[in-house]
This record gives sequence, structure tokens and C-alpha cells, in this order.
Amino acid sequence: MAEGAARRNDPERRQRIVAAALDVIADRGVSNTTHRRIAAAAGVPLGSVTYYFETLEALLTEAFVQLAEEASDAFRAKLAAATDRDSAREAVIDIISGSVWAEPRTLLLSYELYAFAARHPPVAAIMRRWMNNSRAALERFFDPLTARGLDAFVEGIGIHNSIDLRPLDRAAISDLVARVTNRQLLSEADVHDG
Amino acid sequence: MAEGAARRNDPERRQRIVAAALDVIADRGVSNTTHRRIAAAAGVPLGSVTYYFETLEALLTEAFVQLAEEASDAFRAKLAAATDRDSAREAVIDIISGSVWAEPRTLLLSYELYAFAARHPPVAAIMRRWMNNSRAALERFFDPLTARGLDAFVEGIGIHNSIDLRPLDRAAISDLVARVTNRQLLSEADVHDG
DNA sequence: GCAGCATGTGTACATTTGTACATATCGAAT
DNA sequence: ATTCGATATGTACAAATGTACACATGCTGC
Repeated sequence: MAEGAARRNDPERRQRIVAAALDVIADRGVSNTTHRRIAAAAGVPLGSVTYYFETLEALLTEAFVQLAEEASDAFRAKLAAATDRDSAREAVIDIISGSVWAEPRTLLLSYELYAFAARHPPVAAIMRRWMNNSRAALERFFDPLTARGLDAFVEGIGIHNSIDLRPLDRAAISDLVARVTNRQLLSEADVHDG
Repeated sequence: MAEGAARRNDPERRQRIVAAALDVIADRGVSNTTHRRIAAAAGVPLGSVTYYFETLEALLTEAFVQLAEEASDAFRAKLAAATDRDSAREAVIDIISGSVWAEPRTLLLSYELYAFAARHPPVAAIMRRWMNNSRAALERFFDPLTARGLDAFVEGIGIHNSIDLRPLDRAAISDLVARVTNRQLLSEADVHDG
């Protein structure tokens, strides 16, 4: 009874196609992502992909937007559970060291995302929102500069750990996170917090 | 008289094609990089590209390897000029805040590089070497963990600054770099240095 | 039941793509 | 000067690609 709800017998098809697009991107790269491969991955005929999406670029854009939003939500959720500066630090360490950000698939997709965003302003806008959300979540516990530093750290270590044959372990990450967060007292006063 | 030197009347043609490939990648993305566009950018006929490179992938691989090596050399050169911990810190700040790493073109190419490397082991190997070189350069002045932290920082801040509408200024970067480098005394002893 | 329309599908087609290759051209060794 | 191989180029072509579209199908409101 809602407005346009419950279209027909496969109401989630559109979404399934978007998810399939991310799968294809993840294992072939954007440069080898085609209508036909996406259709095959989604288990729908070719015509179905062009029915839901005007162009391939539009589909990829939607897929990347979804990816960014999911990553952003995961980040926020992880930090929402924190109650004080210490647990926030732990959350950041968790994010870096595997549970959220560092899955190979996510990382791989993020490389493709960055490259894509650089040429597609709407996707770049979503990425900016994502970054801002992450920072806002961090700013519940840290001053703005520290928040930005941590955010960049998550990014950088995640990438390097994925390339490196011997990724940093939790203790090392913890050490580095502590350095970035501990010294804020040097230049900044205390921050609002619970 | 050297072995195979001085082929013919356009001895740098091969290299020009590689450079052109990077140009095309930079402004169209890997997914829109074709033999024909590269040929046009290099000012050579199509046949010339296929003459020098077995396949398009081989050409892209070579281009990315060259990119990584150039970036690596630039990083090392910048740090080679440092004489002590303080000047090393300054070098790192320089690298982050613009002179080496943060040019939009380089950053853009690096996204494409990461994505490409994830699917092309030889390129991934070069990237690892690059990372190791960077760390080795940093380890002249800092302990290994600090070196890794700094390296990741360069990566992360560079990326975020390129996305952000208001990039961190030099003072902020300097503050963060100081945090990462200052606290090494907490857990580690002193390091070899000049 | 029926009409109307969103949903769904198979096929067709012009373009673009990677690559092969026949042929040309030039440099260097003899 | 002639030979020979590396360098260079234009053309050709099968395969893949994005997209259009004519047609089918079943849901919804009457």
C-alpha cells in the first residue's frame, strides 16, 4: 500500500544488481566490469541491467555510493559503542587491525572507489561526507586535529598493511594510536566528552 | 658502439609511449585507457604501440612500475638531504604538504596504481619495494615502528587532503608528525643516527 | 474479467577494442 | 653497394562492448 512499493515478483532485483556490480568490481576491477558480467553475477539477463540503470556509469556510481555509505556506517557504528577516550582508542585500533576496514575486499574496492571518485564528483561528495562523519564520530572524544590525524592513520595503515607482507600487529598499532592521541594536551585544551 | 644502443632515428619512442600511457591514465583512468588513446597522446601511430609492447597490460604494468620507482626515488631523495632527526621531520612534512606526494596528478595515479597492483603481482612487488625503501630512508633517523607510522601517515594524510575541501595546513601536519615521532622514547630506546 | 502499466527479457547493431600482420624504411656491417 | 635485421606503420578483423528496442508477462485497480 505504500507508494511505489512491491513492484513485482522480484522487488530486490535492483539492489541485487548493485551488489553484483560491487562483486564484479572487486574481482575484476572497474576496467573489466561490464553489463554482461554484472548480469551474470546477479543472475539476471542483460536486459535487466539496462532496464534499471540508464548507463553503466550510473550503475557504478550507485554501487560506489552504496559502498561508501556502508563503510561510513560501519565506522560510525563501531565508534558509537565507545563511551570514553580509552574505548574510542580501542575502537580505532579495531577498525585498523581488521574487523571493519582491513578486509581485503573492502580495501580493494576502496582503491577502485578513490580512482572512480576522482572523476565523478557525486561520488567524491559522498566520500567527503563519509570523511566528515568519521571525524565527527571521533570528535566526540578527541579534538579536531587529533580526529583528522586518526582518520588519516586508519587510511594509511590500512593500505600499507594490505600491501605489506608482515602487517603491523595490534600492539604496534596501539602504540602508534596512543602517540597520536596522547599528545593532544601539548597544544590543545581538553575537549567535550562524556 | 654499446651493445644495443641507438636503435634508429627515434630512440626514445618507447619511453615516450610509457609516459603517454601515464598521461592517459591520469586523465581518463585505466578503464578508459586504450592503445589508440596512448598512441595519440604519444604522437605515434597505433602500430608503434603494439610494436613495443606485447599487450596493453604489459604496457600499463611498465608504466606503473615506472611511476612507483619515480615516486620512490623522489621520496628517498628528499630524505637523503636530511642530516638529523629534525631535518628528517621537516622533509616528511614537505613530502606530505605538497612538494612531492600531494600533486593531484600523482595522487590520482597512485589510486589507479593501487587498484592495478592488487591484480598484478609484479606491480605489487614494486610497491612493496617502494615501501621498504621509504622505511629504510626513514630508519636512518627513526626506529622501525616510527618509520612505519610516518610512512602510513604520509599516505593517509595525502589522500585525505586531496579529498578534503580544507586540507590540513603545514602547522597542523607538523604537529601530527611531532606526535608520531616524539613519543618513541616511551617504549623504545634510542636509535642509530649520525 | 479486463485494461493499463511497470516489470522483465532476448535480440540486434553500430562502435570500440586488442591484436595480427604485410609491408615499408632505415642503419650498420661487410 | 648490398644485405640483413631492427624499427616503423597502415590496415584489417574478430571479439566484446554499451545501448536501443520490440516484445512478453504478470500485478493492480476497477
